[in-house]
Amino acid sequence: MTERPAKSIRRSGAGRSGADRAGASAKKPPRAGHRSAAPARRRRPDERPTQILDAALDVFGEKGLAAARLDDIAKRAGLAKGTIYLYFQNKDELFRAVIRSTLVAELETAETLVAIGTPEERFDTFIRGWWAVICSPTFERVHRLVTSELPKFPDLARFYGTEVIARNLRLVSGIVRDGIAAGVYRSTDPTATARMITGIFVIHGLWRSKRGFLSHLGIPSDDAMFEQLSDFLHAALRPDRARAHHPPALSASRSQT
Amino acid sequence: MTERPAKSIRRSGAGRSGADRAGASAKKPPRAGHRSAAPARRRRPDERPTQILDAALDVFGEKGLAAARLDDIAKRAGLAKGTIYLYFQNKDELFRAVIRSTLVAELETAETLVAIGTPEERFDTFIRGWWAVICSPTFERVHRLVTSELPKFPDLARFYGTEVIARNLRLVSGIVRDGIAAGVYRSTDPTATARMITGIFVIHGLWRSKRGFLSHLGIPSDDAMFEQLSDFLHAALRPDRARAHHPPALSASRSQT
DNA sequence: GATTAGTGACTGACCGGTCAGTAACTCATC
DNA sequence: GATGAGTTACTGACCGGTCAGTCACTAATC
Repeated sequence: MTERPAKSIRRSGAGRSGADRAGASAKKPPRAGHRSAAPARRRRPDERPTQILDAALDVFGEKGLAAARLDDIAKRAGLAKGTIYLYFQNKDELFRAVIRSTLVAELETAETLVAIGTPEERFDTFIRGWWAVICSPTFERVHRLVTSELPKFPDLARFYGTEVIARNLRLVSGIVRDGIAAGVYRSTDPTATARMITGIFVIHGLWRSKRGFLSHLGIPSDDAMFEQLSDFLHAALRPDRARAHHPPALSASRSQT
Repeated sequence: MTERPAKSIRRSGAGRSGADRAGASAKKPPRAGHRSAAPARRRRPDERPTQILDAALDVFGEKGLAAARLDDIAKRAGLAKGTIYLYFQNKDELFRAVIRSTLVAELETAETLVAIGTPEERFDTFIRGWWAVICSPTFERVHRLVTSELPKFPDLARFYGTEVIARNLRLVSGIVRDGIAAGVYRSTDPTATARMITGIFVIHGLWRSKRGFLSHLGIPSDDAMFEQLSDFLHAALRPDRARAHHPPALSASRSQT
């Protein structure tokens, strides 16, 4: 009936309830001895943020944004709910911080991949490194979170798209372009090809999950899957005719794992 | 403090609140004239289920399961909340019904693909048909819903995995196997190859979204993307050397769009 | 003693689910 | 063709459990 105010989380909102209750001070009697037997609390203000972020990633990952309770996150971090609010403005901001911090970690991993060498070596190093990222326990959780909360956090989605997906696209298309120029890869649109390569990695990362759609079918081992992936991509990239400018050294790098 | 009872939806629960309040009858006075000026309600019991399912898909698709309010779904369907409960047991069941009904529709579309012809013709018909499914407006929404609610609805996830993903895997691997036997495709593990092909389609379906990760980068047209996809897959499948058992007719079917 | 870190009971908005009540329709009877 | 009793479809106020966010207070540290 009455207009509902701006919303926050929950179904999608809970209104900043007591935000304006200001003079509530005298309402309740001071509760006596509210802490019974806590195990000698330590004060570690600089450890708190990561502590909270770790716990939050766990709980968000398990339940999703809406179903995750701040009480649970606090408990998992070994803190009280109020403490979270000393370090993060609200649940939304905490969620953003979780995603950002995780992605930064991933980006740093990815950063180690900027290899030098022939296009084929770089490609090989790249797919190997990225496969490792994708097999990491956080990847699936974060990706699912970002995907499912996408409508509610367009800024995060943009961030993820730009900093993770698009960054990879750029990197891969560069390698492919060089490979084409060197004649070791067939001539294609490097951007489109990068989309194929990136996409195929991401989807297999999602399908890896022990709890995913395909968990009741056989899940191939990560190594076997990588072998197949690598083979498929090399086949898709190899030049149209066997005799290219340079001898195709693909089979060597392909079988080396 | 007190034990929390079994939960339903919401964050993840709301308890069947009034389930046992039984004798509440006399509590409130019968509200007078509770309907002010409704536009002559019509009774169409057989239209209700689809009406509700349509509205529910919209709202779930926009907000996700937890954030979708039954009041919103009811309003969008032009009904009162209570009416939903005449046709569906609760929010969970409504969600299940939405996913099932959508997937059934998708499966029927996919059904039309069981083509006959050479492996290459079948492959071509298949990817073209499936691309159409993937470009349909519901695909992304349903996929996102299933993905994000996966931990809460393992049965649905299984259903989706078996009936949509695995079904496709089987279909594709069959085609690939035949193609290998006929010598038009290079020799690979058909199952793994089917995973690659299926996966690459799914991921591009997800990346198509106007509101997705990549929406701020250029989104290629569906036709252009399909062209690239098709080219990439044909390249990955073509035999290792140009002269195979049969002449590779791939380029013909590839350029026909 | 002053300052800063941390706590958790409490508040209030929220929304799934219920059900007494009302409107629309049906059909037997006049 | 009208009356009204019976049936079914639908409504929406209400209930009660839930949890984000607050703040008066306590504990550690300076």
